Amino acid sequence: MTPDELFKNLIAHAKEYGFIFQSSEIYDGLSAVYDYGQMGAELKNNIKNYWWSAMVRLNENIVGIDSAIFMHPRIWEASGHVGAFNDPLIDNKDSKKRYRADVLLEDHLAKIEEKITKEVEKGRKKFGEAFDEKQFRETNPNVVRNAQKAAEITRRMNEALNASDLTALRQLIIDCEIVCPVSGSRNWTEVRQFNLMFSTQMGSVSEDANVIYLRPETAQGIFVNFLNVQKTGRMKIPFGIAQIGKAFRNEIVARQFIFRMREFEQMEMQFFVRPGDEMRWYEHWKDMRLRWHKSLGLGDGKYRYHNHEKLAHYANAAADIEFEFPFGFKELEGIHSRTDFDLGRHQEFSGRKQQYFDPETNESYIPYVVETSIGLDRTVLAVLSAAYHEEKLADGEERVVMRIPAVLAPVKLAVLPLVKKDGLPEKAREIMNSLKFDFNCQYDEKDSIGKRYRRQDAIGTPYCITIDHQTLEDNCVTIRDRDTMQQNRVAIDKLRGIIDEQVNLRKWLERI
RNA sequence: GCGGAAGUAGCUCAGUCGGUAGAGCAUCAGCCUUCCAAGCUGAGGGUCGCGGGUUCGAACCUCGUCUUCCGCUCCA
Repeated sequence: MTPDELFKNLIAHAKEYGFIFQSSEIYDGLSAVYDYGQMGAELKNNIKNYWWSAMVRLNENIVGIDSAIFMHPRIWEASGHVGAFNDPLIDNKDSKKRYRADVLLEDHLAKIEEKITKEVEKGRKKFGEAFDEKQFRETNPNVVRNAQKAAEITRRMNEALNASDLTALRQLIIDCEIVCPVSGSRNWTEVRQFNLMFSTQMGSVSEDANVIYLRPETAQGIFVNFLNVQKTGRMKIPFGIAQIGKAFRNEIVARQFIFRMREFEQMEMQFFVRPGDEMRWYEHWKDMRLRWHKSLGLGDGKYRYHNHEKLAHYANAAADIEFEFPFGFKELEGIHSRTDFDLGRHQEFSGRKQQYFDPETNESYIPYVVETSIGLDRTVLAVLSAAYHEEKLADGEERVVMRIPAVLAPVKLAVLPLVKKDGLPEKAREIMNSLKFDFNCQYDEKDSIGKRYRRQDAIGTPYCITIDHQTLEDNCVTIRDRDTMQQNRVAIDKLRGIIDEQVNLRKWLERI
């Protein structure tokens, strides 16, 4: 079985047992959008709870908020998303390759710049000590011509970009005689704008409707509430604000099941620190976040760091925690040192001071931010792909078992009467009623006991208890473990304690 | 978005030459009563992804479209 086949089986399994369905399936589906079914929703909620508990409840200086998806459009100008998420794209019809139109032009400009540099170097060799670069650049005809050309291209490009004039942009590419690096042809399509942010209108369309974006990240909801939370919560630096919520990106290609979706959910924490302290906290959260992942027991070897060489415009350090999915190591969580970029920009764009008065140093400053940002859907996928096992048993039988960490398992306990007569179902219901307040339980009396065990294995239920005839006499039941398939006979009144010890948050969170 | 492949029951898949839509598993009801899926009897479930076209007749041929997978491409 190749990883590819295994992944396909996992996707089929996730659908068959109610974890994940494609969105709008009866209307042929919607590309890169998925729904969580009855099992998936439970799993996802348990992951949220596990993260929220680890971040908000266990850290006195971290609090959680829930900000709106709609935000003031200026926020996305301040954050840089309007500029950076808005790319003019052009395709070469022969090579079928797609490029960013502005990048093609910039590459072209770089080539011209290279020519100038070569010419200057030639001059330097020729004139030796007496070489006057400034004068050379002003007088050498080749250099002057190329410099003028570059300036003209730059001017036209900026003009077209600022006016969002896509026709002019294409004309410029044609005028520059830019060829596709792959096909070598100048057979270009029209330039199209591709905005990675979804937009809609707020207010009456007939009046001056405002264009509103669906947030492409949850972080900005935290930044714009920084002072609200700091003041009302009497927070002292260092402190963090956490949030779980939906974000939306109109990805060009979205693939690999729920790994890259157009509507997705993030769990983010922005940690505000004194300027200069950020690297220490960056290292701290890098370490803490990996420990959180490892505490789930999916396998320590499935995680690795990937430190970014090329940094985003807001960051002075960045790393990913990558997970070994069936399709390879891929980003699961990002830890970024975002400096004071975001708060600084909001101060600039809103005209409101975004500063903190530090009583220890008697100074006001814009705090620095260390961000931890984890993909919730990706975590669901990580759990599912690590949990999915097709096993061959000793007797030659096969079983599919989801070894979901017990703390995250959608159903904690299945209550199974050995036969559906002789008062066993009644006894089973009685036990279920006493446990359903503590655990998500499932009752099943259909088919043979072995078949019922397999059904529970398929959804990752860590424990099954079986009520037999002897139970009516001694008040003991069989408890069967999902992973080892071992069975023990225990008293009914001990059940709650035994199961709770394995599935409650404390046991798992204490490992972090 | 481009190229290639695919789409038939909840799942995995058959379906001949264009001639009334099939299997296994799953599901449900009943029987049986057994601690690791396979016993017996019966039932439900399909506008063959969707929409045109050709044809007396289309799951099958043809065009378009949607979705998925693989490869490009893109990726804060």
